[in-house]
Amino acid sequence: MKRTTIEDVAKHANVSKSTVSQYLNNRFDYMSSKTRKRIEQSIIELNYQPNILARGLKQKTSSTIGVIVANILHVFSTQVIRAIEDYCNKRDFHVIVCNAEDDPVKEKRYIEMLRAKQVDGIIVFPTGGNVELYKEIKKSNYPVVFMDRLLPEVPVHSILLDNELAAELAVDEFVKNGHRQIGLVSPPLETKVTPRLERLEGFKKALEKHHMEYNPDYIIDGKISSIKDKLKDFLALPNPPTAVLAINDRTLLEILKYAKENDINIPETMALIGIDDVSYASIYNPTLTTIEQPTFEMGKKAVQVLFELMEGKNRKIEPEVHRFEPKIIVRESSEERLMQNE
Amino acid sequence: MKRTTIEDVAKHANVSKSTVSQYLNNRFDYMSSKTRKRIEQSIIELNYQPNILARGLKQKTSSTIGVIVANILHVFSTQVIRAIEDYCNKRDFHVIVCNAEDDPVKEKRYIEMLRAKQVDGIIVFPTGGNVELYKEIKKSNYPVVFMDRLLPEVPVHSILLDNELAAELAVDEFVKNGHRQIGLVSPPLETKVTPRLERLEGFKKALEKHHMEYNPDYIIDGKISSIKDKLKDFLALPNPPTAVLAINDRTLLEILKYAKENDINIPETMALIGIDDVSYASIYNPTLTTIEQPTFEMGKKAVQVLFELMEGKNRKIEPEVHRFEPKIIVRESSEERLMQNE
DNA sequence: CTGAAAGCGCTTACAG
DNA sequence: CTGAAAGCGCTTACAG
Repeated sequence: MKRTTIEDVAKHANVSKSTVSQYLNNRFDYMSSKTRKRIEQSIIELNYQPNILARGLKQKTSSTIGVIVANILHVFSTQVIRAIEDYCNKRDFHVIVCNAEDDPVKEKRYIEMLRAKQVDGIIVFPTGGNVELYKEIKKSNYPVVFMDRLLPEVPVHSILLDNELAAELAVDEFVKNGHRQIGLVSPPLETKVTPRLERLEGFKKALEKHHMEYNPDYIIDGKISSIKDKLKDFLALPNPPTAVLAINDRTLLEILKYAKENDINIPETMALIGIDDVSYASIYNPTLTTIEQPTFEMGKKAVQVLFELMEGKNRKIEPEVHRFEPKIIVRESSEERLMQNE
Repeated sequence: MKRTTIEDVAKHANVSKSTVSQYLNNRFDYMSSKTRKRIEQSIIELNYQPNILARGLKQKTSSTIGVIVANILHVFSTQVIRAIEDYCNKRDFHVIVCNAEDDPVKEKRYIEMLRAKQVDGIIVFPTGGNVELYKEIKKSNYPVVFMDRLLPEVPVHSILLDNELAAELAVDEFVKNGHRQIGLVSPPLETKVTPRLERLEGFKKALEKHHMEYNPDYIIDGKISSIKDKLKDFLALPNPPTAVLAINDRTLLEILKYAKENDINIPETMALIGIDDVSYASIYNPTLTTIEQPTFEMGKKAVQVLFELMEGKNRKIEPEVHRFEPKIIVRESSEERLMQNE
């Protein structure tokens, strides 16, 4: 099945390839309406569709961008992808989605594949393992936007949550409700992933603001599979935390599993707030207080900035970190202590 | 920033473009190890990366496939995408992800864009609105695989859950636990989407198997936003259902919202099973009995079949419907009736 | 107003 | 064992 090409159309319409090309690119300035009609007709009759690859080869563009997410199974990634997709669709761009699984080797491969495929720009959740590569890319002026994470060594336009504020909102709410011993549960902190570090930092600052001491015993971090064990130790402390901040949806789920298995009362024994909105927040018993990220806005901003870079608009501008405000949705899991005594 | 091309490498290594191309395509049969080393060296020094678009133009392949999902926010879609991604990555293929939002117009645009971009094959969750288009595609022998949904008018290799079995498993479990009035909650049934129709069909057959009558009053279907209202009518029936099957994760969530807002006891007042595994199934109070789909296997099968089509292996074979078995995970929400009397 | 020619960066018979 | 030439399907000055 040979596909019909511009040449077929040209023959059919009795004009040259050039003229058909002019037509395709809407350069009607010097085209008689007769030829124009003939070409139009031929295209319909032959069901012609231009080969975008060939056009791209000549024009050095692929009308495609790449998105490399850390983990496509995270709801956050999905929502960001959707926002990017929407935006690109309106501009007749395509998006190639890559799932690096937080593996720098995969990340590198993807970047090379994407560039070999001449994508016009890349939005990436950087793993942190390819600093040199990103430095090169930046030097070559290739359009890149970072999502969710920073690489301190490589200043690039980045889209981030105001992570410190996210933690602060949670601590404020806990303090308001009478808590003085507040814990935090996180995936491994030594991986140096921006959101975790910044949320921890915001947590510390918020404690300070409320004149409370930071107690390392109240911090859990480790692989998801180890969290339940660590929670046990945590609650066996002589003076266990009465409130806990789950740094993301995955840790929140582990905490809830532990609570379920061990009949921990929420919020009586342990109040709870989770960063990331989860689908079940408003149906859980108790309903869950969460800190929401404006995921769609963040995704949209990322493509907007990328398109500006691709159009050469903001190349000169010093790369910025675009921060987005989280919002607390107060529900039952963070309710006031000792409610029953009121 | 001009990218380095095969010509640059050729000059640098003092050979012709042809020879470099031979090298790139691993045709070493007639190449002296000297030239081979020289080329190798030049490629490294110049940091050369072949332009895959140009290669594709010549070879008439793009090493890319397209995936058009009905809604990227569904967990099912995400997991399928991930499986496809994994598989493609191993074969140095890329995947362009498109989100049709169940809109036939968008779907059509995406298909045309993808073909214009010369993708080698497409996996699609068809909306049902582009029968003519798919007929044409099929006639042209272009590799396509349907996911999750069938188009009766267009036989194409399709990957589906055994939807009737999914409903049957749920009904069996309810019946085993003493229920005789079983309801079903679904998004709009008039949209003729395969999973809904087949699940309803399986539901009816299972009732029959157990010598129970099918009662249309026990069926809710409608827009997600209307489900809570309809549940109210439903439970106000003189003889309301004592057990309800949620046909997917979205309807399950609505049922749980309604139950929460109206203090409906699960499973005492209303037992519950949901098709689709949800993240919170094992932490909800009560834990939720669900019917799981083997999403990763299904995604993997879809790419495998697509690759076979692209390699021309199974073009002749009559298109098959590949069915996958769901699995019931029994938890608390479907527990036996009148437990408290035991 | 329209066409011939060159070129985008590759690959592939074919000649030598 | 290696190179010159043609061609993939477009676009774009440029000539007429």
